[in-house]
Amino acid sequence: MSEVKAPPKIDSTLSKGLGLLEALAQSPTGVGVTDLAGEMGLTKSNTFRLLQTLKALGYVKLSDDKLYSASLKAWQIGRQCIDNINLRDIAAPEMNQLSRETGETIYLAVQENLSVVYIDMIDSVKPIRSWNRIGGSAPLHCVGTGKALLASNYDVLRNSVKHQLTQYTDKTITTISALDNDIKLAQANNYAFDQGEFRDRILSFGASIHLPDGETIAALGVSLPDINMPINGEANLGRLVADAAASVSRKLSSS
Amino acid sequence: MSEVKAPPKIDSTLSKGLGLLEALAQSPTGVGVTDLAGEMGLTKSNTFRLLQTLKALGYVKLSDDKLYSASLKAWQIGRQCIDNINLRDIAAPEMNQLSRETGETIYLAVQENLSVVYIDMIDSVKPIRSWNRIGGSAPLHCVGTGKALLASNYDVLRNSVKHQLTQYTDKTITTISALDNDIKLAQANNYAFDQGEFRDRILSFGASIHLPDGETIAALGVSLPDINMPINGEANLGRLVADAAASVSRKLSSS
DNA sequence: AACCCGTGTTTCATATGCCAAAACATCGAT
DNA sequence: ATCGATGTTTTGGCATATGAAACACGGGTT
Repeated sequence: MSEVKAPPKIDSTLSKGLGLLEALAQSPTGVGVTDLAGEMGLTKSNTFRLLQTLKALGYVKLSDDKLYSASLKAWQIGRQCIDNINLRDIAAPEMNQLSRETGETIYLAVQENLSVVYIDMIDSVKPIRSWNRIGGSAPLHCVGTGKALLASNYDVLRNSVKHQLTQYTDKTITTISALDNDIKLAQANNYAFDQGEFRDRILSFGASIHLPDGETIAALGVSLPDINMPINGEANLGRLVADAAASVSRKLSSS
Repeated sequence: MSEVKAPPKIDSTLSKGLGLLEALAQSPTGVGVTDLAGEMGLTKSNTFRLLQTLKALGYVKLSDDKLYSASLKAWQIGRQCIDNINLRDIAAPEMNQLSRETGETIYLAVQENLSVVYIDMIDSVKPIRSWNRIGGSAPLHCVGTGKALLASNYDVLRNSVKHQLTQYTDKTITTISALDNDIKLAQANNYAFDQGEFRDRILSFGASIHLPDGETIAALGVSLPDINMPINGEANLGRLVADAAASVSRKLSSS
Protein backbone atom coordinates (compact mmCIF):
# COMPACT_ATOMS: atom_id res chain seq x y z
CA MET A 1 0.00 0.00 0.00
CA SER A 2 1.60 3.20 -1.09
CA GLU A 3 -1.26 5.39 0.05
CA VAL A 4 -0.35 7.64 2.87
CA LYS A 5 -3.96 8.45 3.51
CA ALA A 6 -7.08 6.45 2.93
CA PRO A 7 -9.14 7.81 0.05
CA PRO A 8 -12.39 9.23 1.38
CA LYS A 9 -15.36 6.96 0.90
CA ILE A 10 -18.00 8.39 -1.32
CA ASP A 11 -21.71 7.73 -1.37
CA SER A 12 -22.25 6.54 -4.87
CA THR A 13 -25.94 7.30 -5.02
CA LEU A 14 -25.47 10.89 -4.07
CA SER A 15 -22.54 11.24 -6.38
CA LYS A 16 -24.42 9.85 -9.35
CA GLY A 17 -27.49 11.89 -8.59
CA LEU A 18 -25.58 15.13 -8.50
CA GLY A 19 -23.76 14.11 -11.62
CA LEU A 20 -27.08 13.73 -13.39
CA LEU A 21 -28.17 17.10 -12.16
CA GLU A 22 -25.05 18.71 -13.53
CA ALA A 23 -25.56 17.03 -16.85
CA LEU A 24 -29.17 18.09 -17.03
CA ALA A 25 -28.31 21.65 -16.17
CA GLN A 26 -26.18 21.82 -19.27
CA SER A 27 -28.84 20.54 -21.57
CA PRO A 28 -31.32 23.31 -22.30
CA THR A 29 -33.54 21.12 -24.34
CA GLY A 30 -33.92 18.12 -22.06
CA VAL A 31 -32.66 14.60 -22.52
CA GLY A 32 -34.06 11.09 -22.44
CA VAL A 33 -33.21 8.30 -20.04
CA THR A 34 -31.18 6.23 -22.44
CA ASP A 35 -29.05 9.08 -23.70
CA LEU A 36 -28.40 10.23 -20.20
CA ALA A 37 -27.48 6.76 -19.03
CA GLY A 38 -25.05 6.39 -21.91
CA GLU A 39 -23.51 9.76 -21.35
CA MET A 40 -22.99 9.10 -17.67
CA GLY A 41 -21.90 5.52 -18.02
CA LEU A 42 -24.76 4.24 -15.90
CA THR A 43 -27.38 1.61 -16.33
CA LYS A 44 -30.69 2.63 -17.73
CA SER A 45 -32.58 1.45 -14.71
CA ASN A 46 -30.19 3.10 -12.33
CA THR A 47 -30.50 6.37 -14.17
CA PHE A 48 -34.23 6.05 -14.26
CA ARG A 49 -34.53 5.55 -10.54
CA LEU A 50 -32.26 8.47 -9.77
CA LEU A 51 -34.32 10.65 -12.06
CA GLN A 52 -37.47 9.57 -10.26
CA THR A 53 -35.93 10.69 -7.02
CA LEU A 54 -34.78 13.99 -8.42
CA LYS A 55 -38.20 14.54 -9.85
CA ALA A 56 -39.90 13.76 -6.56
CA LEU A 57 -37.61 16.24 -4.85
CA GLY A 58 -38.40 18.89 -7.42
CA TYR A 59 -34.97 19.23 -8.97
CA VAL A 60 -35.96 17.79 -12.29
CA LYS A 61 -39.04 17.94 -14.40
CA LEU A 62 -40.37 15.63 -17.00
CA SER A 63 -41.77 17.14 -20.14
CA ASP A 64 -44.68 15.72 -22.04
CA ASP A 65 -42.40 14.08 -24.53
CA LYS A 66 -40.50 12.12 -21.89
CA LEU A 67 -37.50 14.37 -21.78
CA TYR A 68 -35.95 15.18 -18.44
CA SER A 69 -34.61 18.63 -17.70
CA ALA A 70 -33.44 20.55 -14.69
CA SER A 71 -35.98 22.69 -12.89
CA LEU A 72 -35.27 26.05 -11.35
CA LYS A 73 -34.88 24.55 -7.90
CA ALA A 74 -31.19 23.99 -8.37
CA TRP A 75 -30.88 27.60 -9.35
CA GLN A 76 -32.89 28.79 -6.38
CA ILE A 77 -30.63 26.93 -4.01
CA GLY A 78 -27.51 28.13 -5.67
CA ARG A 79 -28.83 31.64 -5.51
CA GLN A 80 -29.17 31.40 -1.75
CA CYS A 81 -25.52 30.50 -1.52
CA ILE A 82 -24.37 33.78 -2.97
CA ASP A 83 -26.86 35.71 -0.93
CA ASN A 84 -25.26 34.18 2.09
CA ILE A 85 -21.58 34.21 1.33
CA ASN A 86 -19.97 36.58 3.64
CA LEU A 87 -18.14 38.83 1.31
CA ARG A 88 -16.59 40.70 4.18
CA ASP A 89 -14.80 37.64 5.47
CA ILE A 90 -13.64 36.68 2.04
CA ALA A 91 -12.40 40.14 1.16
CA ALA A 92 -10.86 40.88 4.54
CA PRO A 93 -7.30 39.74 3.69
CA GLU A 94 -7.20 41.85 0.55
CA MET A 95 -8.58 44.83 2.41
CA ASN A 96 -5.95 44.49 5.09
CA GLN A 97 -3.25 44.23 2.51
CA LEU A 98 -4.51 47.32 0.74
CA SER A 99 -4.55 49.11 4.05
CA ARG A 100 -0.96 48.16 4.71
CA GLU A 101 0.13 49.10 1.22
CA THR A 102 -1.55 52.47 1.12
CA GLY A 103 -2.27 53.46 4.70
CA GLU A 104 -5.47 55.07 3.46
CA THR A 105 -9.14 54.29 4.01
CA ILE A 106 -10.32 51.07 2.37
CA TYR A 107 -13.92 50.38 1.37
CA LEU A 108 -15.94 47.35 0.42
CA ALA A 109 -19.14 48.42 -1.31
CA VAL A 110 -22.16 46.91 -3.04
CA GLN A 111 -24.67 48.50 -5.34
CA GLU A 112 -28.08 49.43 -4.03
CA ASN A 113 -30.25 51.05 -6.65
CA LEU A 114 -28.22 53.98 -7.91
CA SER A 115 -25.94 54.21 -4.91
CA VAL A 116 -23.10 52.31 -3.39
CA VAL A 117 -23.48 51.07 0.16
CA TYR A 118 -20.37 50.49 2.21
CA ILE A 119 -20.58 47.09 3.80
CA ASP A 120 -17.10 47.17 5.27
CA MET A 121 -14.20 49.57 5.70
CA ILE A 122 -10.80 49.95 7.28
CA ASP A 123 -9.97 53.39 8.57
CA SER A 124 -6.99 55.27 7.39
CA VAL A 125 -3.99 54.95 9.65
CA LYS A 126 -3.22 58.56 8.88
CA PRO A 127 -4.54 61.34 11.07
CA ILE A 128 -7.21 62.41 8.63
CA ARG A 129 -10.59 61.03 9.62
CA SER A 130 -13.07 59.96 7.02
CA TRP A 131 -16.75 60.66 7.32
CA ASN A 132 -18.12 57.63 5.60
CA ARG A 133 -19.19 54.79 7.80
CA ILE A 134 -20.20 51.21 7.30
CA GLY A 135 -23.78 51.30 6.12
CA GLY A 136 -23.27 54.70 4.58
CA SER A 137 -23.84 55.34 0.92
CA ALA A 138 -22.76 57.51 -1.97
CA PRO A 139 -23.98 58.09 -5.51
CA LEU A 140 -22.74 55.71 -8.16
CA HIS A 141 -21.52 58.31 -10.59
CA CYS A 142 -18.98 60.16 -8.49
CA VAL A 143 -17.02 57.79 -6.29
CA GLY A 144 -14.42 55.21 -7.23
CA THR A 145 -16.32 52.15 -6.09
CA GLY A 146 -19.50 53.42 -7.72
CA LYS A 147 -17.86 54.10 -11.02
CA ALA A 148 -16.24 50.68 -10.95
CA LEU A 149 -19.70 49.16 -10.51
CA LEU A 150 -21.07 51.33 -13.28
CA ALA A 151 -18.27 50.31 -15.59
CA SER A 152 -19.00 46.64 -15.05
CA ASN A 153 -22.56 46.95 -16.25
CA TYR A 154 -22.69 50.21 -18.11
CA ASP A 155 -24.95 49.08 -20.91
CA VAL A 156 -27.80 48.58 -18.52
CA LEU A 157 -27.05 51.25 -15.94
CA ARG A 158 -26.26 54.10 -18.27
CA ASN A 159 -29.89 54.89 -18.91
CA SER A 160 -30.72 54.86 -15.24
CA VAL A 161 -28.02 57.25 -14.14
CA LYS A 162 -28.35 59.43 -17.19
CA HIS A 163 -30.75 61.81 -15.53
CA GLN A 164 -29.39 61.45 -12.03
CA LEU A 165 -26.02 63.12 -12.39
CA THR A 166 -26.36 65.25 -9.29
CA GLN A 167 -23.56 67.72 -8.73
CA TYR A 168 -21.69 67.59 -5.42
CA THR A 169 -18.46 69.47 -6.12
CA ASP A 170 -17.12 71.49 -8.99
CA LYS A 171 -15.38 68.35 -10.19
CA THR A 172 -18.53 66.24 -10.34
CA ILE A 173 -19.27 64.78 -13.75
CA THR A 174 -22.72 66.03 -14.72
CA THR A 175 -23.01 65.29 -18.41
CA ILE A 176 -23.59 61.86 -19.83
CA SER A 177 -20.96 62.29 -22.52
CA ALA A 178 -18.29 63.11 -19.97
CA LEU A 179 -19.38 60.09 -17.95
CA ASP A 180 -19.20 57.91 -21.04
CA ASN A 181 -15.56 58.83 -21.48
CA ASP A 182 -14.75 58.38 -17.84
CA ILE A 183 -16.34 54.94 -17.73
CA LYS A 184 -14.61 53.93 -20.91
CA LEU A 185 -11.33 54.84 -19.28
CA ALA A 186 -12.24 52.88 -16.17
CA GLN A 187 -13.06 49.84 -18.26
CA ALA A 188 -9.72 50.06 -20.01
CA ASN A 189 -7.80 50.48 -16.75
CA ASN A 190 -9.72 47.92 -14.73
CA TYR A 191 -10.04 50.55 -12.05
CA ALA A 192 -12.07 53.72 -11.69
CA PHE A 193 -10.79 57.05 -10.45
CA ASP A 194 -12.64 59.88 -8.72
CA GLN A 195 -10.75 63.14 -8.40
CA GLY A 196 -12.82 64.85 -5.74
CA GLU A 197 -16.14 64.51 -7.50
CA PHE A 198 -18.19 63.72 -4.39
CA ARG A 199 -16.26 65.36 -1.57
CA ASP A 200 -13.95 68.25 -2.21
CA ARG A 201 -10.31 67.24 -2.32
CA ILE A 202 -11.10 63.61 -1.53
CA LEU A 203 -9.89 61.25 -4.22
CA SER A 204 -10.91 57.64 -4.55
CA PHE A 205 -10.21 54.51 -6.56
CA GLY A 206 -12.44 51.53 -7.14
CA ALA A 207 -12.37 48.14 -8.83
CA SER A 208 -15.12 45.58 -9.18
CA ILE A 209 -15.42 42.11 -7.70
CA HIS A 210 -17.26 39.53 -9.72
CA LEU A 211 -18.48 35.96 -9.60
CA PRO A 212 -17.05 33.22 -11.80
CA ASP A 213 -19.57 33.96 -14.51
CA GLY A 214 -18.71 37.64 -14.63
CA GLU A 215 -21.63 38.98 -12.66
CA THR A 216 -20.42 41.89 -10.58
CA ILE A 217 -21.43 41.84 -6.95
CA ALA A 218 -19.26 44.39 -5.16
CA ALA A 219 -16.34 46.76 -5.43
CA LEU A 220 -13.20 47.47 -3.46
CA GLY A 221 -12.04 51.04 -3.03
CA VAL A 222 -9.37 53.29 -1.60
CA SER A 223 -10.07 56.84 -0.58
CA LEU A 224 -7.56 59.54 0.32
CA PRO A 225 -7.21 63.31 0.65
CA ASP A 226 -5.48 64.89 -2.34
CA ILE A 227 -2.58 66.07 -0.20
CA ASN A 228 -1.67 62.44 0.44
CA MET A 229 -1.57 61.63 -3.26
CA PRO A 230 1.96 60.92 -4.42
CA ILE A 231 3.04 62.49 -7.68
CA ASN A 232 2.09 60.19 -10.53
CA GLY A 233 0.52 57.92 -7.96
CA GLU A 234 -2.68 57.34 -9.85
CA ALA A 235 -1.62 54.39 -11.94
CA ASN A 236 0.09 52.86 -8.97
CA LEU A 237 -2.85 53.10 -6.59
CA GLY A 238 -5.22 52.07 -9.32
CA ARG A 239 -3.25 48.94 -9.98
CA LEU A 240 -3.17 48.04 -6.29
CA VAL A 241 -6.94 48.27 -6.05
CA ALA A 242 -7.47 46.40 -9.29
CA ASP A 243 -5.15 43.61 -8.18
CA ALA A 244 -6.84 43.33 -4.82
CA ALA A 245 -10.28 43.13 -6.40
CA ALA A 246 -9.07 40.54 -8.87
CA SER A 247 -7.69 38.51 -6.02
CA VAL A 248 -11.04 38.51 -4.25
CA SER A 249 -12.79 37.51 -7.47
CA ARG A 250 -10.37 34.66 -7.89
CA LYS A 251 -11.11 33.47 -4.39
CA LEU A 252 -14.82 33.43 -5.20
CA SER A 253 -14.18 31.19 -8.15
CA SER A 254 -12.39 28.59 -6.15
CA SER A 255 -14.68 28.28 -3.20
CA MET B 1 -54.69 -2.07 -0.15
CA SER B 2 -56.44 1.15 -0.76
CA GLU B 3 -53.65 2.72 -2.75
CA VAL B 4 -54.65 3.56 -6.25
CA LYS B 5 -51.09 4.18 -7.27
CA ALA B 6 -47.83 3.02 -5.84
CA PRO B 7 -45.88 5.86 -4.25
CA PRO B 8 -42.71 6.46 -6.22
CA LYS B 9 -39.65 4.97 -4.61
CA ILE B 10 -37.02 7.49 -3.90
CA ASP B 11 -33.34 7.05 -3.20
CA SER B 12 -32.81 8.00 0.39
CA THR B 13 -29.12 8.77 0.07
CA LEU B 14 -29.66 11.23 -2.70
CA SER B 15 -32.63 12.73 -0.93
CA LYS B 16 -30.75 13.23 2.30
CA GLY B 17 -27.73 14.61 0.54
CA LEU B 18 -29.71 17.20 -1.34
CA GLY B 19 -31.56 18.03 1.85
CA LEU B 20 -28.25 18.77 3.50
CA LEU B 21 -27.23 20.94 0.61
CA GLU B 22 -30.41 22.95 0.87
CA ALA B 23 -29.93 23.39 4.58
CA LEU B 24 -26.35 24.49 4.12
CA ALA B 25 -27.29 26.94 1.42
CA GLN B 26 -29.50 28.70 3.91
CA SER B 27 -26.88 28.96 6.59
CA PRO B 28 -24.66 31.96 5.97
CA THR B 29 -22.28 31.12 8.75
CA GLY B 30 -21.76 27.40 8.32
CA VAL B 31 -22.91 24.66 10.63
CA GLY B 32 -21.39 21.75 12.51
CA VAL B 33 -22.11 18.08 12.04
CA THR B 34 -24.11 17.61 15.22
CA ASP B 35 -26.34 20.60 14.69
CA LEU B 36 -26.98 19.64 11.12
CA ALA B 37 -27.79 16.06 12.07
CA GLY B 38 -30.27 17.27 14.66
CA GLU B 39 -31.85 19.74 12.33
CA MET B 40 -32.31 17.14 9.63
CA GLY B 41 -33.30 14.30 11.90
CA LEU B 42 -30.38 12.16 10.83
CA THR B 43 -27.70 10.33 12.71
CA LYS B 44 -24.44 12.03 13.26
CA SER B 45 -22.48 9.42 11.39
CA ASN B 46 -24.87 9.41 8.49
CA THR B 47 -24.68 13.17 8.22
CA PHE B 48 -20.93 13.05 8.48
CA ARG B 49 -20.57 10.60 5.67
CA LEU B 50 -22.88 12.52 3.38
CA LEU B 51 -20.94 15.67 4.11
CA GLN B 52 -17.74 13.86 3.19
CA THR B 53 -19.08 12.98 -0.19
CA LEU B 54 -20.50 16.43 -0.78
CA LYS B 55 -17.12 17.81 0.10
CA ALA B 56 -15.34 15.39 -2.19
CA LEU B 57 -17.68 16.43 -4.99
CA GLY B 58 -16.99 20.08 -4.34
CA TYR B 59 -20.44 21.12 -3.23
CA VAL B 60 -19.49 21.79 0.34
CA LYS B 61 -16.46 23.16 2.04
CA LEU B 62 -15.13 22.70 5.51
CA SER B 63 -13.82 25.74 7.30
CA ASP B 64 -10.91 25.73 9.70
CA ASP B 65 -13.23 25.66 12.66
CA LYS B 66 -15.02 22.51 11.53
CA LEU B 67 -18.06 24.21 10.15
CA TYR B 68 -19.54 23.00 6.91
CA SER B 69 -20.95 25.43 4.39
CA ALA B 70 -22.11 25.35 0.80
CA SER B 71 -19.60 26.23 -1.87
CA LEU B 72 -20.39 28.14 -5.01
CA LYS B 73 -20.58 24.98 -7.06
CA ALA B 74 -24.29 24.62 -6.43
CA TRP B 75 -24.67 28.14 -7.64
CA GLN B 76 -22.64 27.51 -10.77
CA ILE B 77 -24.81 24.55 -11.66
CA GLY B 78 -28.00 26.41 -11.03
CA ARG B 79 -26.77 29.26 -13.10
CA GLN B 80 -26.40 27.11 -16.16
CA CYS B 81 -30.12 26.39 -16.04
CA ILE B 82 -30.83 30.06 -16.37
CA ASP B 83 -28.20 30.63 -19.00
CA ASN B 84 -30.31 28.71 -21.40
CA ILE B 85 -32.92 31.36 -21.20
CA ASN B 86 -31.33 34.75 -21.34
CA LEU B 87 -34.65 36.28 -20.57
CA ARG B 88 -33.13 38.50 -17.97
CA ASP B 89 -30.94 40.24 -20.48
CA ILE B 90 -33.79 40.63 -22.89
CA ALA B 91 -36.17 42.01 -20.32
CA ALA B 92 -33.65 44.26 -18.58
CA PRO B 93 -34.46 47.44 -20.53
CA GLU B 94 -38.18 47.13 -19.89
CA MET B 95 -37.55 46.45 -16.23
CA ASN B 96 -35.41 49.51 -15.97
CA GLN B 97 -38.00 51.60 -17.68
CA LEU B 98 -40.69 50.34 -15.33
CA SER B 99 -38.42 51.11 -12.41
CA ARG B 100 -37.96 54.65 -13.63
CA GLU B 101 -41.64 55.13 -14.35
CA THR B 102 -42.92 53.79 -11.05
CA GLY B 103 -40.01 53.93 -8.62
CA GLU B 104 -41.31 50.71 -7.08
CA THR B 105 -39.98 47.18 -6.95
CA ILE B 106 -39.95 45.39 -10.30
CA TYR B 107 -40.04 41.63 -10.69
CA LEU B 108 -39.34 39.18 -13.46
CA ALA B 109 -40.90 35.84 -12.59
CA VAL B 110 -41.40 32.42 -14.12
CA GLN B 111 -43.74 29.65 -13.14
CA GLU B 112 -42.48 26.61 -11.27
CA ASN B 113 -45.20 24.16 -10.39
CA LEU B 114 -47.83 26.21 -8.61
CA SER B 115 -45.51 29.02 -7.62
CA VAL B 116 -43.74 31.90 -9.23
CA VAL B 117 -39.98 32.11 -8.90
CA TYR B 118 -38.37 35.51 -9.13
CA ILE B 119 -35.50 35.29 -11.55
CA ASP B 120 -34.69 38.98 -11.50
CA MET B 121 -35.74 42.10 -9.69
CA ILE B 122 -34.99 45.78 -9.32
CA ASP B 123 -35.34 47.21 -5.86
CA SER B 124 -37.65 50.05 -5.14
CA VAL B 125 -35.90 53.39 -5.07
CA LYS B 126 -38.21 54.32 -2.22
CA PRO B 127 -37.17 53.70 1.33
CA ILE B 128 -39.42 50.69 1.81
CA ARG B 129 -37.40 47.53 1.45
CA SER B 130 -38.92 44.45 -0.05
CA TRP B 131 -38.45 41.04 1.47
CA ASN B 132 -38.53 39.05 -1.69
CA ARG B 133 -35.23 38.16 -3.19
CA ILE B 134 -34.05 36.83 -6.47
CA GLY B 135 -34.61 33.12 -6.25
CA GLY B 136 -37.52 33.57 -3.90
CA SER B 137 -41.00 32.33 -4.66
CA ALA B 138 -44.66 33.02 -4.02
CA PRO B 139 -47.93 31.20 -4.67
CA LEU B 140 -49.51 31.64 -8.07
CA HIS B 141 -52.96 32.59 -6.89
CA CYS B 142 -52.23 35.66 -4.83
CA VAL B 143 -49.54 37.79 -6.45
CA GLY B 144 -49.70 39.89 -9.57
CA THR B 145 -47.13 37.97 -11.58
CA GLY B 146 -48.66 34.68 -10.53
CA LYS B 147 -52.17 35.69 -11.51
CA ALA B 148 -50.90 36.95 -14.83
CA LEU B 149 -49.39 33.52 -15.46
CA LEU B 150 -52.59 31.86 -14.35
CA ALA B 151 -54.65 34.03 -16.64
CA SER B 152 -52.54 33.07 -19.61
CA ASN B 153 -53.25 29.40 -19.20
CA TYR B 154 -56.27 29.23 -16.97
CA ASP B 155 -57.96 26.34 -18.71
CA VAL B 156 -55.19 24.01 -17.70
CA LEU B 157 -54.13 25.54 -14.41
CA ARG B 158 -57.54 26.10 -12.91
CA ASN B 159 -57.92 22.51 -11.81
CA SER B 160 -54.48 22.42 -10.28
CA VAL B 161 -54.87 25.50 -8.14
CA LYS B 162 -58.49 24.79 -7.32
CA HIS B 163 -57.67 22.99 -4.10
CA GLN B 164 -54.55 24.94 -3.28
CA LEU B 165 -55.99 28.33 -2.51
CA THR B 166 -54.05 28.82 0.69
CA GLN B 167 -54.99 31.90 2.64
CA TYR B 168 -52.22 34.36 3.51
CA THR B 169 -54.09 37.54 4.39
CA ASP B 170 -57.73 38.45 4.86
CA LYS B 171 -57.71 39.63 1.25
CA THR B 172 -56.51 36.34 -0.19
CA ILE B 173 -58.85 34.79 -2.70
CA THR B 174 -59.78 31.38 -1.38
CA THR B 175 -62.76 30.29 -3.45
CA ILE B 176 -62.51 29.11 -7.00
CA SER B 177 -65.48 31.18 -8.13
CA ALA B 178 -63.92 34.37 -6.84
CA LEU B 179 -60.68 33.42 -8.57
CA ASP B 180 -62.58 32.77 -11.78
CA ASN B 181 -63.88 36.30 -11.75
CA ASP B 182 -60.54 37.77 -10.86
CA ILE B 183 -58.77 35.92 -13.64
CA LYS B 184 -61.46 36.85 -16.12
CA LEU B 185 -60.86 40.47 -15.21
CA ALA B 186 -57.11 40.03 -15.60
CA GLN B 187 -57.60 38.51 -19.04
CA ALA B 188 -59.75 41.43 -20.11
CA ASN B 189 -57.28 43.99 -18.76
CA ASN B 190 -54.12 42.26 -19.93
CA TYR B 191 -52.77 42.74 -16.45
CA ALA B 192 -53.45 41.16 -13.08
CA PHE B 193 -53.90 42.97 -9.80
CA ASP B 194 -53.24 41.76 -6.27
CA GLN B 195 -54.58 43.96 -3.50
CA GLY B 196 -52.60 42.65 -0.56
CA GLU B 197 -53.55 39.02 -1.02
CA PHE B 198 -50.15 37.57 -0.17
CA ARG B 199 -48.59 40.17 2.09
CA ASP B 200 -50.70 42.55 4.06
CA ARG B 201 -50.91 45.97 2.48
CA ILE B 202 -48.57 45.04 -0.34
CA LEU B 203 -50.18 45.47 -3.74
CA SER B 204 -48.83 44.07 -6.96
CA PHE B 205 -49.44 44.05 -10.68
CA GLY B 206 -48.42 41.48 -13.23
CA ALA B 207 -48.50 40.90 -16.97
CA SER B 208 -47.35 37.90 -18.93
CA ILE B 209 -44.56 37.55 -21.46
CA HIS B 210 -45.04 35.09 -24.27
CA LEU B 211 -43.27 33.59 -27.22
CA PRO B 212 -44.37 34.19 -30.81
CA ASP B 213 -46.44 31.02 -30.73
CA GLY B 214 -48.38 32.33 -27.76
CA GLU B 215 -46.75 30.16 -25.12
CA THR B 216 -46.33 32.10 -21.91
CA ILE B 217 -42.91 31.85 -20.37
CA ALA B 218 -42.67 34.57 -17.73
CA ALA B 219 -44.31 37.59 -16.19
CA LEU B 220 -43.30 41.10 -15.34
CA GLY B 221 -44.55 42.65 -12.13
CA VAL B 222 -44.59 45.74 -10.00
CA SER B 223 -45.05 45.61 -6.26
CA LEU B 224 -45.73 48.48 -3.90
CA PRO B 225 -47.06 49.26 -0.42
CA ASP B 226 -50.64 50.47 -0.45
CA ILE B 227 -49.65 53.86 0.93
CA ASN B 228 -47.70 54.52 -2.27
CA MET B 229 -50.69 53.81 -4.46
CA PRO B 230 -51.98 56.92 -6.19
CA ILE B 231 -55.72 57.46 -6.22
CA ASN B 232 -57.18 55.77 -9.27
CA GLY B 233 -53.68 54.57 -10.02
CA GLU B 234 -54.66 51.00 -10.73
CA ALA B 235 -55.46 51.32 -14.39
CA ASN B 236 -52.43 53.45 -14.91
CA LEU B 237 -49.94 51.10 -13.26
CA GLY B 238 -51.62 48.13 -14.86
CA ARG B 239 -51.21 49.61 -18.27
CA LEU B 240 -47.53 50.35 -17.66
CA VAL B 241 -46.85 46.75 -16.71
CA ALA B 242 -48.91 45.39 -19.57
CA ASP B 243 -47.10 47.60 -22.06
CA ALA B 244 -43.72 46.61 -20.72
CA ALA B 245 -44.55 42.92 -20.92
CA ALA B 246 -45.89 43.35 -24.44
CA SER B 247 -42.68 45.07 -25.41
CA VAL B 248 -40.60 42.17 -24.14
CA SER B 249 -42.82 39.72 -25.97
CA ARG B 250 -42.38 41.69 -29.15
CA LYS B 251 -38.64 41.53 -28.73
CA LEU B 252 -38.83 37.76 -28.37
CA SER B 253 -40.64 37.52 -31.67
CA SER B 254 -37.91 39.25 -33.54
CA SER B 255 -34.90 37.35 -32.28
C1' DA C 1 -3.39 19.93 36.11
C1' DA C 2 -6.96 16.76 36.05
C1' DC C 3 -11.56 16.51 34.80
C1' DC C 4 -15.59 16.61 31.76
C1' DC C 5 -18.70 17.69 28.61
C1' DG C 6 -19.36 18.55 23.86
C1' DT C 7 -17.42 18.45 19.64
C1' DG C 8 -15.91 15.81 15.09
C1' DT C 9 -14.33 11.34 13.49
C1' DT C 10 -13.81 6.27 13.00
C1' DT C 11 -15.12 1.60 13.28
C1' DC C 12 -18.08 -2.36 12.35
C1' DA C 13 -21.85 -5.74 11.95
C1' DT C 14 -26.16 -5.69 10.04
C1' DA C 15 -29.93 -5.40 6.89
C1' DT C 16 -31.39 -1.93 4.13
C1' DG C 17 -31.96 -0.21 -0.08
C1' DC C 18 -29.48 0.16 -4.26
C1' DC C 19 -28.09 -2.26 -8.34
C1' DA C 20 -28.07 -4.70 -13.01
C1' DA C 21 -30.35 -7.57 -15.97
C1' DA C 22 -34.05 -8.81 -18.07
C1' DA C 23 -38.95 -8.56 -18.93
C1' DC C 24 -42.64 -5.38 -20.11
C1' DA C 25 -44.99 -1.43 -22.27
C1' DT C 26 -45.46 2.06 -25.60
C1' DC C 27 -44.59 4.33 -29.12
C1' DG C 28 -43.18 5.62 -34.53
C1' DA C 29 -41.27 4.50 -38.52
C1' DT C 30 -40.64 1.46 -42.08
C1' DA D 1 -48.02 -5.93 -39.04
C1' DT D 2 -43.32 -5.89 -37.68
C1' DC D 3 -39.45 -4.15 -35.93
C1' DG D 4 -36.61 -1.29 -33.21
C1' DA D 5 -35.86 1.97 -29.99
C1' DT D 6 -37.52 4.21 -26.27
C1' DG D 7 -39.31 4.66 -21.21
C1' DT D 8 -40.94 1.85 -17.30
C1' DT D 9 -41.39 -2.00 -14.02
C1' DT D 10 -40.02 -5.99 -11.61
C1' DT D 11 -36.82 -9.03 -9.06
C1' DG D 12 -33.22 -11.46 -6.54
C1' DG D 13 -28.73 -10.77 -4.85
C1' DC D 14 -25.40 -8.39 -2.78
C1' DA D 15 -22.98 -4.25 -2.16
C1' DT D 16 -23.33 -0.35 0.57
C1' DA D 17 -25.38 2.97 3.31
C1' DT D 18 -26.75 2.83 7.96
C1' DG D 19 -26.96 3.58 13.34
C1' DA D 20 -24.83 2.49 17.63
C1' DA D 21 -21.12 2.76 19.99
C1' DA D 22 -16.34 3.58 20.61
C1' DC D 23 -12.58 6.89 19.85
C1' DA D 24 -10.05 11.37 19.66
C1' DC D 25 -9.71 15.86 20.68
C1' DG D 26 -10.21 20.56 22.88
C1' DG D 27 -11.87 24.12 25.52
C1' DG D 28 -13.96 25.18 29.84
C1' DT D 29 -14.35 24.65 34.74
C1' DT D 30 -12.91 23.59 39.14
